[in-house]
Amino acid sequence: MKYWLMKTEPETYSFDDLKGEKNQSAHWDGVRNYQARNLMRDEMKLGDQVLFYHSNCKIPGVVGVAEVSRESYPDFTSWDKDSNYFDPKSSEENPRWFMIDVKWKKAFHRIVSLKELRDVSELEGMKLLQRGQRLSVQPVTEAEFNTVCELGFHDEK
DNA sequence: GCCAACGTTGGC
DNA sequence: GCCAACGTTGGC
Repeated sequence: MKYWLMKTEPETYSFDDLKGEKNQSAHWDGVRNYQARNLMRDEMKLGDQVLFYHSNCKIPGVVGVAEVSRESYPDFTSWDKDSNYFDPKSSEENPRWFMIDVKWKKAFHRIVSLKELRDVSELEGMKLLQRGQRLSVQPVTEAEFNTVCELGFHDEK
């Protein structure tokens, strides 16, 4: 099993939004970055665990755990002319973009903020914390995943 | 809202 | 294939 971190802007789509979906599961459309696409298309497998990260908000940080509930398939918003994510170079015959489904699993007891993550020495190597790191889908190690979860399920800071 | 750090695009 | 210009991300 592999471990991932996925970013989203809560004003656009939040962890609670995911929880409110039918089956608490949703397709992760709109990723238009080749590195992130390749990870989703080639690496993310059913049951992989996902740290759910809220970005571009008051307190950026990890808010809970989700898991991969469907493996890679074409992102159909890429050939929908009315979609914000429309890409004229993508078609049904030759899709350029791919997505997966994620399923809500468990909310942390408290948000584990970016600020707090930076203070944990075990997490120094975490991709999220590297300078200039902007990938919206990124791998995390099992140790990093477990460390973040321990923080999130621990009521006190 | 600012802006640093990226990724992408397109002329050459 | 280089690289300047432009667009985007995302913390602050």
